[in-house]
Amino acid sequence: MPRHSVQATAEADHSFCPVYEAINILQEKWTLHIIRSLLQGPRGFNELSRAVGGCNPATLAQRLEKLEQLGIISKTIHSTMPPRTSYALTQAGQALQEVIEAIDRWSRAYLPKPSEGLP
Amino acid sequence: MPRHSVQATAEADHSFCPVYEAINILQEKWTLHIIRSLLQGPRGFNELSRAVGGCNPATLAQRLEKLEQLGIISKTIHSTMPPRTSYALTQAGQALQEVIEAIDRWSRAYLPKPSEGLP
DNA sequence: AATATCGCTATAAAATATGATGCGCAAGCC
DNA sequence: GGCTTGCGCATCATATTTTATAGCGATATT
Repeated sequence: MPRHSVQATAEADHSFCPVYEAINILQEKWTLHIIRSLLQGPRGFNELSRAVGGCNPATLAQRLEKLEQLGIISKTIHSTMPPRTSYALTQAGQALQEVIEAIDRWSRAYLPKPSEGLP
Repeated sequence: MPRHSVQATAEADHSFCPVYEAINILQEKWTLHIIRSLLQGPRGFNELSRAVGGCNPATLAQRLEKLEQLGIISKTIHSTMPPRTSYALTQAGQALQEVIEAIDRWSRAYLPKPSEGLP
């Protein structure tokens, strides 16, 4: 039996497939950007917002909440009244670095550069 | 002809970052599912639709067109009038297997099981 | 001949993302 | 003291996506 081969039968066999689930999580808009930013260290809300570049607060808040529920990031409140928070990756979140790195390698190898790219 | 451009209207330094681009491509809904299905071999439109599970034809067609433009998949038309087509991964597409495998490993290691999962 | 399948497109509605604005409050500065 | 800035979001109206549903021409199956 191959140790890690991506396997799924052809016809809708999504009874429970971890990969399928994972893809559903990671494909949500901004999620991967958020994780990539947090791989460089914990950040506050607005800081994160600037780092991911262009995500509006509502969406960002929603993503962060969901990722927290999933145990991928953790939220730490440092002070209640001058609201100071920081978001960081949990162990599960850190593990996603492999995914980001795979994307990184792929992008450098196969992504058309803008200079010679599309019309 | 839908021309999709990523918004780089950020204060952040996303001048041109391949990873950022790649994430923007891969995070579109169904894209990773499509690629994962095609990793098992070429498929026709409806076949793919069933394999992906739940993507409607309009979205699927749009994704496929975009992925073709990006050089990730290739479309082969076998006969014009009883329309018979098949979609397959190009070399760039095949290379995404690494990404899928990374997601696969991560999901098995860190994804909460459904028995103890969501409300 | 009736029906099913194939690869898609058209249409409208539903879901989601977005931008703008604003809140309370601490800290910096003048 | 008064003024502004920045923080972490909530709210709301609007843009953008995604979805459901229906359907086409044409062969294949019953």
